[in-house]
Amino acid sequence: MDVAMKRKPSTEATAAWIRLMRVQSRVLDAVEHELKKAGFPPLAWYDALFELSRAPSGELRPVELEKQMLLPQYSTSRLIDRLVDEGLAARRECKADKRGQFVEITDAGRELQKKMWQAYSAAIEKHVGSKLSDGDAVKLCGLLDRLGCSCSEAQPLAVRDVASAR
Amino acid sequence: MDVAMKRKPSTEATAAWIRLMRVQSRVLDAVEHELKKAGFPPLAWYDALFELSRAPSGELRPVELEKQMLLPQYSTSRLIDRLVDEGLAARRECKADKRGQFVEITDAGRELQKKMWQAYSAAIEKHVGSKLSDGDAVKLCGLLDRLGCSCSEAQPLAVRDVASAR
DNA sequence: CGTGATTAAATGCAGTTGCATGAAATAGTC
DNA sequence: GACTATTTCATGCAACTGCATTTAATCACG
Repeated sequence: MDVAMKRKPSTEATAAWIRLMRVQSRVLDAVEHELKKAGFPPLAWYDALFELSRAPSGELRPVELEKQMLLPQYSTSRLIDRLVDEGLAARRECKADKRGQFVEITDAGRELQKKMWQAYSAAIEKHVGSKLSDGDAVKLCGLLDRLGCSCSEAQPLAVRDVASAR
Repeated sequence: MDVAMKRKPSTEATAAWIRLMRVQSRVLDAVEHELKKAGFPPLAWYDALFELSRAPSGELRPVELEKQMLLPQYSTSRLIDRLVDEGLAARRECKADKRGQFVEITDAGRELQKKMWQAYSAAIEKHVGSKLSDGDAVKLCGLLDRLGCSCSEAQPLAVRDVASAR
């Protein structure tokens, strides 16, 4: 390991880092707050329900969910617990691999997902859409994507996801 | 409230939202992980120490720290607890307003802040700087700033902060 | 096949967060 | 000046997170 690897970032890069952290935090807080105000569960629940709902036959292995959502394993496991407790998903045995299981979204789960999207999409429009032209949104996507894959990659899908199911 | 307020976001805006959430999460995870690997406390500690260190005479009211850091009040209160426990900061009485107090950074605190910046800046360079030209970093800042002030504003300082004290 | 490494998922525990509330000082108002 | 509202900070409690470990099943391969 070369000592020179530890180069200092430029002022511009540092400024971008700070913006990324602060703006994300504010926008996320704002959106989460609106969802909560409307009586909905946290965004993570939506994300999970969304991933399940668009999966073939509405079910996914926990491992897959985990990868889609960038969550640690234990975190996914407990999120599923909660969804199951609330009747939004069900655990199903996996015959092919008995260590594993399938998580299947229920009708109630699908319904909640759709309802949440009403409030969620309105919040996105309010806190992102209304502040940026479509062209600028595309530029922003492009710049962010370049930062994306410092670690693992995952979902190269997200773009068209948006276009379709939501 | 017009019902039409609940307009749907464009595909582009939604894509930007998703990127913002995912990329920030990954980059933050990566940077936090490097700091932890190097045996340092969480980033929030750095931020607090940094804010304190650049404040006049190295002290700040908890309320001010709270605003700078976009943290809830109780969270700041407990963060200060921990800094004090570790001898990185000290609580001092505020004679002008006896409800309040001052939090003052200690020498150990200043030292840790500087040491952390070594690792922190290297991580920023690795996960942000090296992926973006300075020009692109500036563009990214500009786009993010437009999303910034959906709620409260706060630190219009951050830009020059970066240039100076760090 | 048998043995060791790997993968899927759950869980105990300690530490942290969020929420609501409390306690203490100050500000505003009549 | 007494009364209420507000501001500043702390804290009890329940929920949540991270970490390390456990359990169970599959895989790799000699």
